[in-house]
Amino acid sequence: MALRSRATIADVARLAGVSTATAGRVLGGYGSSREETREQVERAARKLGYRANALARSLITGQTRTIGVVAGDIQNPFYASILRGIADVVETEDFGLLIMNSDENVEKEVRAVNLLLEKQVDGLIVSPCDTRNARHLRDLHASGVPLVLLDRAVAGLDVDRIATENIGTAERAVEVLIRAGHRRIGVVAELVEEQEGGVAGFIRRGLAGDVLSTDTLYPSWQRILGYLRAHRQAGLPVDPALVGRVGSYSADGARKIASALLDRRDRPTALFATDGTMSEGVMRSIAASDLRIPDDLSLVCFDDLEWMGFLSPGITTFAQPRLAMGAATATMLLDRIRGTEIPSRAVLMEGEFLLRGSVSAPGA
Amino acid sequence: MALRSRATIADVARLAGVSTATAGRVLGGYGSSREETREQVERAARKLGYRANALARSLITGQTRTIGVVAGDIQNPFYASILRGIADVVETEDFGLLIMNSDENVEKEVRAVNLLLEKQVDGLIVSPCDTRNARHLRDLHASGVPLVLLDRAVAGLDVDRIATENIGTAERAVEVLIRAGHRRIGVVAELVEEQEGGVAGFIRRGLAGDVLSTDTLYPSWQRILGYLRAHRQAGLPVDPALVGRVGSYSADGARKIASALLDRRDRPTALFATDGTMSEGVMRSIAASDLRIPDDLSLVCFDDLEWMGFLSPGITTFAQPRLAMGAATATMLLDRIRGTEIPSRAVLMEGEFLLRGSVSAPGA
DNA sequence: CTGAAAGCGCTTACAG
DNA sequence: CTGAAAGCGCTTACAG
Repeated sequence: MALRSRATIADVARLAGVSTATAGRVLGGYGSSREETREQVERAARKLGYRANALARSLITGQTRTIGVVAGDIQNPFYASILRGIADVVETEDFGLLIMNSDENVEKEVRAVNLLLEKQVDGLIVSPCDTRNARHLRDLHASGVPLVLLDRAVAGLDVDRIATENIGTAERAVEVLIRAGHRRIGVVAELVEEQEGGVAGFIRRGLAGDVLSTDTLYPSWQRILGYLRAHRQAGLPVDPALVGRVGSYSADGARKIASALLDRRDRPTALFATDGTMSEGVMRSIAASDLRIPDDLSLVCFDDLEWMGFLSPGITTFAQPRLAMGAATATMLLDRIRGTEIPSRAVLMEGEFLLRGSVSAPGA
Repeated sequence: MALRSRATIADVARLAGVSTATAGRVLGGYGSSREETREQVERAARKLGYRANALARSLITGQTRTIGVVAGDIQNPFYASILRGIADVVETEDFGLLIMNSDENVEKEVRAVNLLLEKQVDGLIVSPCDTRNARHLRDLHASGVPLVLLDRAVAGLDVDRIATENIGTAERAVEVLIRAGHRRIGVVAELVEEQEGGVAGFIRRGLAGDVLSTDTLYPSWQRILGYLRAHRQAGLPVDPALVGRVGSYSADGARKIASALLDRRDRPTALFATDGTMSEGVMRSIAASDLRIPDDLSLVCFDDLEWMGFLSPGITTFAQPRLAMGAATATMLLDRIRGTEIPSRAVLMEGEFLLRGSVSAPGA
C-alpha cells in the first residue's frame, strides 16, 4: 500500500540510470531522446507509479492549463448548460476547469477572481455582476490576463465577450404577442441595476430612442428595450405599470410580481418573462391562479427550459443556445491564451424561436 | 499598464529592505514579525501589486487547497445542485473547485481523475460510473488520497460515501401507489449495469430476498428493489413486463420506454419514474399521449425538479436533499483532508415525501 | 542525444 | 524577530 508521497522525476531517473533532465524529457514529452533511453525511463516510471506534478511544471512554464470561471450560480440551468459547453471544449484540450459562484454579488466576484488568479489560471471567464463597478476586471485585463465576458459587458472594458442578442430577440418575442392581437402586454424582468429615473424614466428614454451605450446594459434592461421597440414599431402605447421589476434573480420574486400584475383589474392579456428564472416564477403564479394558458393569458418566455416543452400547452419561447455559447466562450478564451492578438470580439447570438402553444388571440 | 509578469516575494522584499523569508512570513501569514516590519512589507506589496503564487506555495506545503469533482454531467440538475452544495462549503474554506464530467463513461472518468491528480488536488469527490470496474479508485484510495464517493458505491472500496437511501425511499414511493389502489404499476428506470439473469432474473432474486450486497448496486437497481419490496409487502404479484429498462441516462430513452408501457393493452394504471431524467422522459411521453394525470394515470417520481411543483396537477415525488448532499460530501472530504482517522462513513439520506396531485385511485 | 547547473516563487528549519 | 540557505519537483538553456 503505497504512501501518499509519490515518486518524483529524480526517483525515476535514478532507477533508470539517467539524469533528471533526460527523465524529464521523456516523461514530459519535450526535447528528444533515444528510443532505448525512452523505454528505460518509461519502464522505471511505470514501476514506481510515477505521476507528473503539474504544479512544478506550471511554476516553470508559466502555464497551468487551467481556466477559471466565475458564474452567477452554477445551479441555475442557464449557467449549468453554459458550463457544460465550456467543459466540453476545455476537456478536449486537457485543461482543468476551476468554477466559482458570485451570486451576483460584487464582493464575492472579487474574491473569486483573486482566488483563481492566485491559483495562476491561464485565463478567466466571468459573468460580471456589475456592468460599471468592475475595477478588478479592468485591472485584470490591463495586467494581460486573458479574459472573456459572459452574458454581460462592462462599461469601458474592451475584451472578448459573448452574449445573446437581447434587444432584437426580445423585440421579436413581444412582436409575437402583438401580432396575435395583444395590446396590454406585461413583463416580468429582473432589472437589478438602477437606471436613472427608474423604470418609468428608462421607458420614457427608451421610447424616445434616448438610451445610449445599450450594450453595457444588463440583459434584462436590454430585453425591456426590445419590448419598447416592438411597441413603438407597432404604434402601441406602453403602460409603465405593466413592466414588473423583480429587482433580484429570484423565481419567488418573479412569482410575486407576476401575481401583482395578474391581480390588476386591468390585467395584461399576455406576459413576457425575460429569462428562465422569471419564467419559473411566472409559471408558479399562473399555476396558483385560475387563469388558463393560452385562453385567459398568453405567455412568451426567454430561454428554453426542459419543462417548457412538455407542459400542455407547450410554452412558446426564444431559446438561447447555451451549450454553444459556452463552447464559443471557451474557444475564444483558449485563442487568447494561445496568444491571438486580434482585436477584441463581441459575439452576439440570436435566440431561436420555438413556437409552441402558449400564445393565442386575447379573449379567444 | 503592468505586464503579465507580476511582482514576486523577492521584489517585495527588496523594496521593503528585508529578506525574502521575512517578506514571506508577513505576506503568507505564518511565523511572526514585528508590527513595523509587517507594515513596511505590506506597503511594498501594495505598491507593487503583489499577489501570491499559490503554485509555489503548494509545491512546498504539499497542499493546493483545491478539490476535484468528477460528476456524470454538470448540466443535469441532480449534479448541478450537488455541485452547488459542494461549492458552498468549499468556498467558505477558501478552497478551489476543479470540476469534470464523466458522462458515465469509465475511460473519461479515469482521465478526469488522472488530470485532477496531476494538478495535485487535496482530495476527490467522484460519482463512479461503474460499481465494479474501478481499479483507478481503489488505487487512489490505497495511495492515501482523500476520496468521497457520491451517489454510488464501489464494490470492495471502503471509503466515505454519501447517497440517497434508495431502497427504502423507492419502497415508500411505490407504497403510495399501492395504497391508492394500484395493482399494475409500471417503472421507468435506467438500469445501466448488467445484472445476472437480466431484469427478469433480478426480479426473481429480489422477490426471493436473494439479492446480496445491495449497497454496491446502482441506484436505479436499488430503487427496483424498493419497488419489489413494496409489492411483496402488499402481497402483490410483480409483472416483469412492467419494469421498463432504459439502459442509459437518457430522457429520450425514458420517453420511449414509457410510451411502450403506456401503449400496452394491459397498460399500467400508475408509473414510477426512478429519477429526474426518467421523470422528464415520462412526462414527455404522457404529454404526447391522451392520458391525463391523475385521472387516467397516476405518477410518482424520484427527485424533485422545479417543474414538478407548478404543473397542474403537481407531481408527487420524493425529493433528494441535493444541496445538503453536496454540502455533506464536501464536509466529509475536508474532514479527511484535515486528517481525520475515523473509520469510513456511509451517509444515506432519506428522500422527502412531497405530496402533490399526481396520484389518485385507478380508474377514478 | 545527454547531463550538470540554474532557477520558477515560494516555505521551512536552523542560527543568531 | 530576522536572515542565509536549502529545497519543493519540475524545465530550460548551455555544453559536450
